[in-house]
Amino acid sequence: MTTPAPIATVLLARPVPQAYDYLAGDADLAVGQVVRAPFGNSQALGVVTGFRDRPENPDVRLKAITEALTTPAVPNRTLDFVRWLAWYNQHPEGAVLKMALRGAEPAKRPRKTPIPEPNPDHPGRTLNPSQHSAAASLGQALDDHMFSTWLLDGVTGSGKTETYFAAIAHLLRRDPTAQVLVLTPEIALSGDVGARFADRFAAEPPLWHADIAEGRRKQIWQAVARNQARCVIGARSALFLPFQNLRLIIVDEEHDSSYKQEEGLTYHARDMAVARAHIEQAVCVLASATPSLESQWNAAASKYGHLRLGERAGGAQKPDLQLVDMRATPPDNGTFLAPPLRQAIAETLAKGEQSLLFLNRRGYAPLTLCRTCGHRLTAPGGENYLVEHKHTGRLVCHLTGFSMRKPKACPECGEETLVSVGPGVERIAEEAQETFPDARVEILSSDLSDTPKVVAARLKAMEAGEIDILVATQMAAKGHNFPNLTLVGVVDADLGLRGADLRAAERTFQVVNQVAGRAGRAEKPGRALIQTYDPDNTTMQTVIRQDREAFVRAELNERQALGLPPFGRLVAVVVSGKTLGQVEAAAETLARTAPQAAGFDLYGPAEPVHGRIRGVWRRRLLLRADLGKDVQGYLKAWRQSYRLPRSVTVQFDVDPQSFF
DNA sequence: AGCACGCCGACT
DNA sequence: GTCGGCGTGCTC
Repeated sequence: MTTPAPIATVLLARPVPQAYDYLAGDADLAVGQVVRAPFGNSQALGVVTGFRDRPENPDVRLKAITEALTTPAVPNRTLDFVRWLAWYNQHPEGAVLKMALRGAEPAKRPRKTPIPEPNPDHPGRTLNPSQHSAAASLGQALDDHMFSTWLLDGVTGSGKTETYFAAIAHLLRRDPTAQVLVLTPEIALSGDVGARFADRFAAEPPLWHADIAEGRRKQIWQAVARNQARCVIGARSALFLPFQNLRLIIVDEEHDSSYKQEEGLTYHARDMAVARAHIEQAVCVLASATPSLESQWNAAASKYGHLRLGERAGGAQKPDLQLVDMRATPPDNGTFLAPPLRQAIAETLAKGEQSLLFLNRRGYAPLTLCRTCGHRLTAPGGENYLVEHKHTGRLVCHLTGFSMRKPKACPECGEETLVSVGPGVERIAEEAQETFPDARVEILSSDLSDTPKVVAARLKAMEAGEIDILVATQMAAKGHNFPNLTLVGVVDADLGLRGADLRAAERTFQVVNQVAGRAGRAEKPGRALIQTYDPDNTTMQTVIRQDREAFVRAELNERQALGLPPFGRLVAVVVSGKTLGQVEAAAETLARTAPQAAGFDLYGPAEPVHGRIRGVWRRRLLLRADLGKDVQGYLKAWRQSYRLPRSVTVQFDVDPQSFF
């Protein structure tokens, strides 16, 4: 292969808006070739995107490409995906390319052990009829070699993983070059799926996530690009890998909010997975026990195929769900567990069975205030409350990581009258231990002090029945199996319903539903008690009835009336900077310069919930668009119509998940 | 993103 | 008189 023209256009892995021309020199170049090139006074990694005979700009003296890396070229479709994602989410192409080139540099020393080949004929579990029929539909879709998206919808324990493993096995048998990507929400879970994969296919799959070792990262990247890795299991960043022949993408737990990258390079990995499948003409499977409203809507509208798996395996019964009316039966002063829940825990203990108390709040107390002067303890350079962690004796800012020793006296008035307000998991554990002194009480939360090892050990102890009462945050909602767990108490079901979050109802429904699904997964019937101050709330009622259809119907109706997703599109615009005046002025400029166009509405500027973090001020605007409008075109026009000082930054978050 | 250039405040 | 703040522009 020889270079077809003297000048190569190179897209650099830098957040610059355009590609640059370079002299190709003697290097053997092709489109997609990874190169190193001088840029300013440093060297940058990039990819050749094209060739030309004359430079685009005749006034600049071109530099020569430093070297072509001995790494496989980035496939065309991977580059198409990079460009598409950049356009859709309004990011510079180079910033997205940077993601795709993480691991592209050749390894210093090559690995001795290659990535093992999965064996599709290694015996798997026998599928039941509904699993079999779902797997057959996916097999047919894979054979068709066309883009399609499927919602694989089945309660916990219904065998979603086995079903998509069967589809993977089918593909691996059929096409000796086909590649598969399994996306999972987080490292902990990818480990779990990884172990099951290794079991099923008798080969340890490569795991890809944000903090794998450099050498391993390079090995996986090279292997994927050379089609020597047939299946990769990874977190959202695995979407950018240079697959040669990607035929199938599985998005496990597709409803999980961690698929949305909220900071910096924002994108929704679930939606980008569908887009990548489209570009690759591949099959995309979205798997969940509690699918997102968007996916349910797409399935109902026949944009996605809908595969439903039957009831839970093993014939375990659904838990008995009850609301605890906190107004009718309030807890004692200074406590948070109402009498009905206390009684249920006592009964469960008496039977030698396990209880899980769910509260999605880390630490001991979310707020510390002074009873004398009313001062609330906040992080420096911000106004968010410090969360008390009793076991370390510190006050912690969960947004910035700032922490300090809890003072004895109020820093404002000097009186020793600081009180802890509201519960976190530590406080609930304390109350449970005081109420049931003989019970073995443990906490499960994603605390900074809890290493993954500690968490894994605690999960194991729970599974082995060595814990009587587990107090847990959202972590417990993930797919763990506790055979002796028969009672779930949701300490504050209203937590997700407060505030201005439009997705609060959906999240509350899902979390309560999932946590309640933990109870009684074995042969023993389970029950769930849900504490609420608002028992008549529509969401609470649908949760109690476990009536997902009714919930979805009610929620979709509401969204349709407001033109919200999936009946409209949203873009959150966040302005941030070090001085409040500049940030407010910039937000006003943005609002003033937003193009007037039919089918677009702009709200704000508004002060977000966390208006100042680490000394940086923030303001928000929200753009709403009717379906079918050219949102990216609108944003492009908007961005060209204002000029802002570089002391403020503007971030566009297309399809935001949270609205504050 | 880096980095260089350029125009206004407190120092030897 | 200079050292240095960061606000702005450029990088093929």
